[in-house]
Amino acid sequence: MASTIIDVAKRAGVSIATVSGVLNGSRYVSPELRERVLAAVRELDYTVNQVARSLQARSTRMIGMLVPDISDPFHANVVRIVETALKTAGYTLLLGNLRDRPEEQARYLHILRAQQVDGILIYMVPGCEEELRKLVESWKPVVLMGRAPTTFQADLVATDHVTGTRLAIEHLMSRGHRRIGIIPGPEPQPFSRSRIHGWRQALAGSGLPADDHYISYGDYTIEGGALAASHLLDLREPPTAILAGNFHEVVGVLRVLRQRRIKRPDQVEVMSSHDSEVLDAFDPPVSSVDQPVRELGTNATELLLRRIRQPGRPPEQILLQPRLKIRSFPASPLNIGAAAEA
Amino acid sequence: MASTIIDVAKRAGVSIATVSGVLNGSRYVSPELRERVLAAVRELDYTVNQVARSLQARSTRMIGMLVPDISDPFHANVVRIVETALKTAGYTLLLGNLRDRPEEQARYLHILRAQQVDGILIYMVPGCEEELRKLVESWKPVVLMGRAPTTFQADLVATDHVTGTRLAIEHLMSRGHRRIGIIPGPEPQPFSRSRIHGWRQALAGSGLPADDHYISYGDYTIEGGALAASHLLDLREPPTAILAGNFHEVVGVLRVLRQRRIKRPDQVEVMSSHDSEVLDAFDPPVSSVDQPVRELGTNATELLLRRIRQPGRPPEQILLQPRLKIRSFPASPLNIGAAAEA
DNA sequence: CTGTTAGCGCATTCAC
DNA sequence: GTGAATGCGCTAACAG
Repeated sequence: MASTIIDVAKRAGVSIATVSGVLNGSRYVSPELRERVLAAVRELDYTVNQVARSLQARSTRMIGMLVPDISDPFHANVVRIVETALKTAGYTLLLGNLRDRPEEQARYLHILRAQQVDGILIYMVPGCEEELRKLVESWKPVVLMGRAPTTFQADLVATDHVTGTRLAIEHLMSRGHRRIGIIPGPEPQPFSRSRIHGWRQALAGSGLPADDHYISYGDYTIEGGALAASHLLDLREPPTAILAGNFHEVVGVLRVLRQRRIKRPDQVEVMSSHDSEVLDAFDPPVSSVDQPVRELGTNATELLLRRIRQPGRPPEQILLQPRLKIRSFPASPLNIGAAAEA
Repeated sequence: MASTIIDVAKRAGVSIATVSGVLNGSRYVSPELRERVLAAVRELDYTVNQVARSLQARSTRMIGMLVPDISDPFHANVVRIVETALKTAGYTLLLGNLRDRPEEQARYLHILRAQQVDGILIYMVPGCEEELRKLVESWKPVVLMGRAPTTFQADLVATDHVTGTRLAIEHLMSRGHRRIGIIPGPEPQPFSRSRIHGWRQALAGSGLPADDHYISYGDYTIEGGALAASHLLDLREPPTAILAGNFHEVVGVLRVLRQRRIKRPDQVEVMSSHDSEVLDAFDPPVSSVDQPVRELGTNATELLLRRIRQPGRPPEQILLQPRLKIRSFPASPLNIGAAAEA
């Protein structure tokens, strides 16, 4: 059994109030007593019981964070940033992996509530806003990341996916592509709509038709990306370029291209909606929409801490702008084929 | 303020003992009262306060997990597996990212102890075993992953890195390489020694000299991998093959090769100590030592749950065998150069 | 300056 | 079958 504050008090021959005072610096204690307390702490290898402290303080100093998929490097990086920012503020992170499942999201929100976390950062999975709305409306500090809810208002930090996608498609067009496929995300999701919207905008800007056949939904997994790519490639007039929804989907798309012995990037060029340093090392070159991961993480954390301090303030939405990361092609211009098609 | 069990009791016109009984199924309650309680719970949107429950139960149903780097896909995957396995057993995961820093490890172990987690899974960072040893010796359920401690005994699930490395080097030799560089991990670490040992074993088996110049330490980051590779390539007789310590280091090595316009894999072949599905999609082909991630995660979880149930049982060590994942080269045998060197 | 006491929300003895 | 009372370990208000 771990020793308690009472054990320390007994051993030091003082009251528990004195021990507590020393430990928290919340009360003046004479140097002599203070030393005796610290000695007892050391001898007993005492550590404060945060559970008891949390109960009495009505605050756990813990923040819950929910992400769709921790093995997606994009999410992993956001978590890493947030975790560091939170540490500075004296909070501990309780992480939940939603595995892209709405049920998991409901389950975790329930757990976080029961655990009495002081705040929640969530990269929403579409399909189950109800639980979350209840939480927000009951004054629980919640900051949404990436995806906006449709049924209520809340603090939000997101990337402008319309612009990001538009820029990507425009870039592909500037490289001569005219048939451009897109894997926006799962079907019924407003988030996917933004990307489709950006895709349409770009095409319209060049007077190209926006053929819905070139939209193939994915689920952010390698398999999903592969499947979506297969659909696109099976079209009568397959696209010469594909914009994948995240890094996993890029892997899936490239795998299919390899299996079909389609030359990359000559015959089909691939772009990614998430950047990764991996793309700097391997072939083929894959340009990307570079999400401002660091800003996402730090802004979300700051927003949350601010809301914890002032629960009444009006909700704030921060929209961050992504930038293209263009990866140039090998010295020998293999891309003549695509360019000639323009 | 969230409602408490007292609010529910008042509203249902019963005692708190009855409410508790209904909520936990720990006591017979007449159907009529039971229904009244459940109705009150619903109306108040009541959720049990886990903090209070944990205090009284002396158990939080939380497991702490510490990993060196959450953005390393290998660790991210282990976390994902563990998190799923733990959920089945009714535990929640408290995650800590050590960022490869011993100080962070000490800090987190302290936090986990204070938070009264029921158990700890840790992928140790070298350099600070003291804190951990104290925990293990004070009967706290701890399972170590990946890396074995030197100063004490504990439950452990690890991969056989000696064998893994030996197999990798042997594979490279079978492909004709005679000068094989290795990036084992940070310098003073026993973990790195295993890999160096495997490297030596393989070379000795073929009667090749083991020149220490071909050992270049890394720190598991992209930058570290790039730096280590630069050192190797600056040698008078640079290696024709390099085994990197994890996926990040592979990225760093390949980046350097690209910068130096060294042909991959013709002039220098790269292997990885961690597999990744990414390697199936990109060029150049990179064979790897495939760590049994799933087994690592599930075994560690089972070991921990068993220790929680029987704190007194003798420590158990599970050593898992990695397997090679060979990636074949493009149809046109570009690798003649390397093979000819044999 | 320091000790005593109440209560955070809950589960769990006891009595009835 | 159900209710009242105790204590988990801690902090903070109140005495002295």
